[in-house]
Amino acid sequence: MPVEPIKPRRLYQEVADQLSRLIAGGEFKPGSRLPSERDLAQSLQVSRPTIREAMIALEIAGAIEIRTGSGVFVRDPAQSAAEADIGPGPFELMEARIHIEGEAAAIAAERLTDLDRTALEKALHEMERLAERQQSIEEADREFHQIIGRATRNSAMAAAVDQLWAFRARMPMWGKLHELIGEIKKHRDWNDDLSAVTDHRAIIEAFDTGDPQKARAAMQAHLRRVSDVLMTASELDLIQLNDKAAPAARE
Amino acid sequence: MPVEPIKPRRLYQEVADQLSRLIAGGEFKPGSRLPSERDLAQSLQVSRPTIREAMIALEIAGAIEIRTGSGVFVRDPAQSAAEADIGPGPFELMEARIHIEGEAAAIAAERLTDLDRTALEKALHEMERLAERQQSIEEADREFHQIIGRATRNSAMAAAVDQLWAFRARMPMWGKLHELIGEIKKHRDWNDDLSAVTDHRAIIEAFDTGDPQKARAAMQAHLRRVSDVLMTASELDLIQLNDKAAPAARE
DNA sequence: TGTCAAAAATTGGCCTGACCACTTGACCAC
DNA sequence: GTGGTCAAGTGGTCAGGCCAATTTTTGACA
Repeated sequence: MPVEPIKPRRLYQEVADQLSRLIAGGEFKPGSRLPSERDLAQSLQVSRPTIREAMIALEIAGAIEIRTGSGVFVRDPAQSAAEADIGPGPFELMEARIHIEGEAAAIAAERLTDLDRTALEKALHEMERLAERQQSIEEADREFHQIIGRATRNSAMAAAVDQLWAFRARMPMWGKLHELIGEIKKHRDWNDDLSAVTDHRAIIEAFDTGDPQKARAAMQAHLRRVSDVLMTASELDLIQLNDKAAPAARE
Repeated sequence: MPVEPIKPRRLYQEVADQLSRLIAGGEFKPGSRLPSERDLAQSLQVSRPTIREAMIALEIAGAIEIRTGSGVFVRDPAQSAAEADIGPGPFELMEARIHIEGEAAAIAAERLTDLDRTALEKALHEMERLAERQQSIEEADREFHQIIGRATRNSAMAAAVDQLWAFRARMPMWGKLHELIGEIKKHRDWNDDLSAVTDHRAIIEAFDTGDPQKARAAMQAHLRRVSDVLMTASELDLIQLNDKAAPAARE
C-alpha cells in the first residue's frame, strides 16, 4: 500500500470543476456567455478572485475564452477543432509514414527483442485471422506498427509513430482498406499481390536479417503499396477525398 | 493583409512567462523554493493576486508545485518526466531528430518556396546576431527547424517536427548549448567548428541545390554534431543527465 | 547537551472593497 | 448611413485584512 502525500483541494479547482460539469452537461452551450464574475461569486458563495482563478484554469484547459469587458464565453469544441487544423490528408499521412516509419523500422532492426518478435508474430496472426473472415484488420495493423515504434527503444521515435497512427485513427476510411482492395480487383487486372499479410510477413523477415536497410526497404515497400491502393481507389471514385487529401503539392 | 483579433496580454501571463524564463535560465533550480508571493509581488511591482494567478498557470503547466504554508517549489523536470513518463531523454531526442528531421529536410529540398528561403535566412541572421552577443539562439534555432517542417508541405511531417521540438522545449538544458560548447573548448582541443551558424548555413546551401540527398546529409551532419556536443559535455560532467538520457540502449 | 512541546514567524488561501480599462448598446448630430 | 458620445456592465488589477498550514525558534526538562 503506497503512501502518498495529501494534497488539499484548492477552492478554485472546485469551482472550475463545477463549471466544467455545467458546461459538459449542457447548462452553458458552446458560444454562450457565462454569468459575470460577480454573479458567479455570489451564486457560488466564494470571492471574485477565486472565480478569476477558476476561469484562468478553464481558459488554459481550452474550455472557455475570457474577453475583457465583454464576459467569459464557452468555447465551441467544433471551433477548437477547426482552429487546431483537422490533420493531414490521407496522402500526406502516407508520405510521412513512408519516411518516418521507414526510419523507425531501420532503427528497430537492430534492437528488436524476442518479446518484440513474439508480439509482431501475434499481431500478424491476428491479421491473418481477421482477413480470412473478411473483417477489418485495422487494430491489428496498428498494433503491428506501434510494436515497431516501441522496438526502436527510443521514446521520441515511438511517439512520432504513435502520432501518425493517431492522425490515421481520425479517418474512418482506413478501416475499409480491405474492402477497397477487393473493389479494385473488380475493376482492374491487378497483378500485385495486395495482401497486407504478405507485406507484413516480409517486414518480419527483413527484421530477421537484422539489416536496417532491408527493414527500411520492406516497410517502405509496404507503405508505398498502401499509398498506391489509395491512389487507385481515388481514381476509380471508390472513395471521396477532399482537396487536402490530394497527393502532396509540388512547387 | 489578413485582419486578426487583438488579444490583450494578461498581466499574469507576463509574470508567468518571466518566472518561466528565470526557471529555464537556471535562476531557480529544480527543487528550490521561489521567493514568497509577497516578495515577488513587491519585486515585480504587481499585486499579490496577480502573482497567484501566474502561479496557478505555472502549476497547471507543471513547472512548479504550490505547497500551502511552505512555499512554491520548482518542479524537477526529470521528476516530471518520470511521473508523466512522456519525455524522451536528450540522446533519444537527438537520435529521433537525426532520422525524422533528416527525412523532413529531404522532402523539403524539392518543395521550398522563396518565402521559405527568406524565412530561413532571417532565422539564420537572428542566430548570428544572438551568437555574437553570447545569447541563447534557442528560439531562432527552433524557428529555423520548424520552417523546414512546414516547407515539406506535409502537415503530418510538420507535426512530427513540431513534436520533437515540443519535447526539446521541456528540457532547459538546451538553452545552454552555446555555453556548453564554450566550456568544452576549455577542456578539449576540439577541432570541429562547432558554430551552429555554420551548420545552418550549410543546410541552406544544401537546399539551394534542390537535392534531397544533400539536404538530408547536411541536416543529419548538423544534428550528429549537436549529439556529439551533448555526449562530450556529459563525459566532462558539464551537465547532469539521468539514466534515461544515456545513449539509446542496445540489446 | 539533547529532546520535545509550545510559541512565534512565515507562507499560501481566500476574502472584501475599490478603482481602472475595455466593451456594448443606446442615442444624437450630421 | 456613419461617426461621436455617454452610461452601464464586465473583466483586470490593486490594497489590505484575516485564517489555515508549515517552518523555525524558544524554553523547559531530563
